[in-house]
Amino acid sequence: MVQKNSLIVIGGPTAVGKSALGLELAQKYNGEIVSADSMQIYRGMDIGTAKPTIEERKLVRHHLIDILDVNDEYSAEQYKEDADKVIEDIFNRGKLPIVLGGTGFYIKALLYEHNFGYAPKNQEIRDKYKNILNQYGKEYLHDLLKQKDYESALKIHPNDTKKVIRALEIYEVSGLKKSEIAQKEQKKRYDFKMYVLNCDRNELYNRINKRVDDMISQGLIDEVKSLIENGADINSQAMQGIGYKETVAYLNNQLSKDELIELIKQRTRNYAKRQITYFKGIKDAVWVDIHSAMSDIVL
RNA sequence: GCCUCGGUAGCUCAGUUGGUAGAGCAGAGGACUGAAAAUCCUCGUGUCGGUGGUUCGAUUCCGCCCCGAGGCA
Repeated sequence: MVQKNSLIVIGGPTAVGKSALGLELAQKYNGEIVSADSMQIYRGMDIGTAKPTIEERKLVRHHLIDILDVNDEYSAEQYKEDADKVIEDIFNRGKLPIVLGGTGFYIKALLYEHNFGYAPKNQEIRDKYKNILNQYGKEYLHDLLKQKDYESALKIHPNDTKKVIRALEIYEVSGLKKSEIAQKEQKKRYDFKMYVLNCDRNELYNRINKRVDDMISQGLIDEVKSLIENGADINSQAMQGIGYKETVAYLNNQLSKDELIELIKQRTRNYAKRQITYFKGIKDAVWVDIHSAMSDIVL
């Protein structure tokens, strides 16, 4: 039996069957779901994110779904803060919080100390370095980081300009080096039990392929159309989600429908693999096969 | 039936003025500390369609055959 104030955390690649399992667990153990999904958090993005249905959400209370407008920005840090509040509330009502989702970074940010706080995002600084990047190139940008934070520069590949810029931003915003403020030991912020759901790779890919076919027949294309009609910015964070940016390309006649479907399947498979790699890095997690999860997870 | 162009990695193709070959994609592995469904790194031997010939040596040149696309009858 888990202690009071202890969390259950469920991770795993897309389409492996996390949601269904979460529903079962929540009903069995008097729990509520705290979503850890960077896309289900947006309103209006339902089909493409395989969001739990209204019926499912009536059955079990879900949190951190539909809390943002498509054009809103969000971050791991904000997720941590929002999830903290929700979890406290669930504890106060005597229920079990089940953190469930595929966004490993959010889960990690919630579970372990990170010191994000020293350097909030600063768009001006990002733009400045983006301009430098465009004018002088990746190597130059990376050299800048070498001068300011040599340790971080060694760790970040020059091609990964997004991370190079973030490290530069941290230095400029806080005057501190990313390599110095980063927690070396992963200190837990909660008492928790974490499980990563997985299954045979071929089976996972078959599930993904089928899910994408289902999304198309459920009206993904219309969903994207209506998001755009309602003012969604194509360049927003949310619209970079898999299935969304590709559908935008399709609506601009850059892809045939068959190509669209294949591309979404492809990208989703690639993504699932990245998720698996990420979860492997969370050392406290216990890996469980989806077919035996309900009996393997005993609280 | 004749002519032309193809047949090279799972896919799309490049290449070898004859010394057994390489890109993209796929796939696999990895990184990730306020964008994370994002961003980035590493990994390429395959009867070079088959078969005979020329040659020290053929995937590369020549003959024949098979398959595909197109053209002419």
